Amino acid sequence: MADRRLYYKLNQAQHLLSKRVDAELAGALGIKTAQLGAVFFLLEHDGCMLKEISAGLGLNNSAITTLVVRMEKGGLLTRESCSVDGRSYRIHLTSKAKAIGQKAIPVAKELNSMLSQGFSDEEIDTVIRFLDSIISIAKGE
Amino acid sequence: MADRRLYYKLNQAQHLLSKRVDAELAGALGIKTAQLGAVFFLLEHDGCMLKEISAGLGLNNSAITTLVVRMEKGGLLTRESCSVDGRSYRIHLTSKAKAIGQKAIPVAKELNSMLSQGFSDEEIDTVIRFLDSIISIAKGE
DNA sequence: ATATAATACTTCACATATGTAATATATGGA
DNA sequence: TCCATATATTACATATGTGAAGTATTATAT
Repeated sequence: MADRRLYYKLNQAQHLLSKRVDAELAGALGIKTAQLGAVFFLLEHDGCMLKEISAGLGLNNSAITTLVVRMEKGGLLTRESCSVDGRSYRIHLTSKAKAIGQKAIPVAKELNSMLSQGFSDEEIDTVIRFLDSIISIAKGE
Repeated sequence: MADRRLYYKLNQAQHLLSKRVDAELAGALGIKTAQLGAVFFLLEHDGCMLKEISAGLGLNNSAITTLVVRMEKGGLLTRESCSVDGRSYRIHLTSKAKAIGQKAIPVAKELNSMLSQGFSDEEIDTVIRFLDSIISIAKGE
């Protein structure tokens, strides 16, 4: 059996692709993959806490803290202390961020169909199943 | 057609997997994916220049500069000024790094076969072809 | 021979992650 | 009420990457 080097190629593909996509997103939307991921998540979870973002994006808490700080500086979100739980904050997207999110939807769709070029629907299903399998393996069997 | 979100899942899979693999590699080998990638490259390109490592790993020169500095500090490589070209250095792995590289080969093999679990050879071929396609798209069509 | 361009690498400011430790707040008993 | 514990967030050191700008060094084209 040929050496498949799945791990290497997965890393390589992700790294090279997001380098390129980030450059385009920065031009088109002003933010890149990491912050756009948070915007997409927050579009569906307005008013959530930091730990919910961590769980949703698969990042650890300290990563989210710094991400939120950068996004707050960038005028993409606000946070207000939670009146119920003094430990928490409630995160809300600004209208600027919501506009970016709306603008990004077709961009993402186009990107995904570009990546599918040259593959049948069944093949893409296989790829998706593979990625899902990796995600669940990585999350701990 | 269902929303495939290839880009999102590729990022997610890579991120979560390498987070977990890095933790295991750090314990088993003392280095993580990034430096191990450089070790593997250097096992086959002893005495190469920094720019060759950049090209081989798909990173830019400044990333390689700092990576090489960290690896030199970690006793994994040495660099000597090139007698022919005063701008260049020749990079050599230390015996410590070579030993790590040898030890890593079966680890990588096992990792890759673990990732293939649940998929036929044909399906893995499709996945590999997909990743290769992304890599070449990202490298600029 | 010398001005100019290309190359190889470094440095800087920053974005993005990790893990650990510290701090703040809540909550459920004694 | 007060403490132990759990939970939430922050702070810090570090690893890893980017792009832009800078510094030598080498190559090239008058």
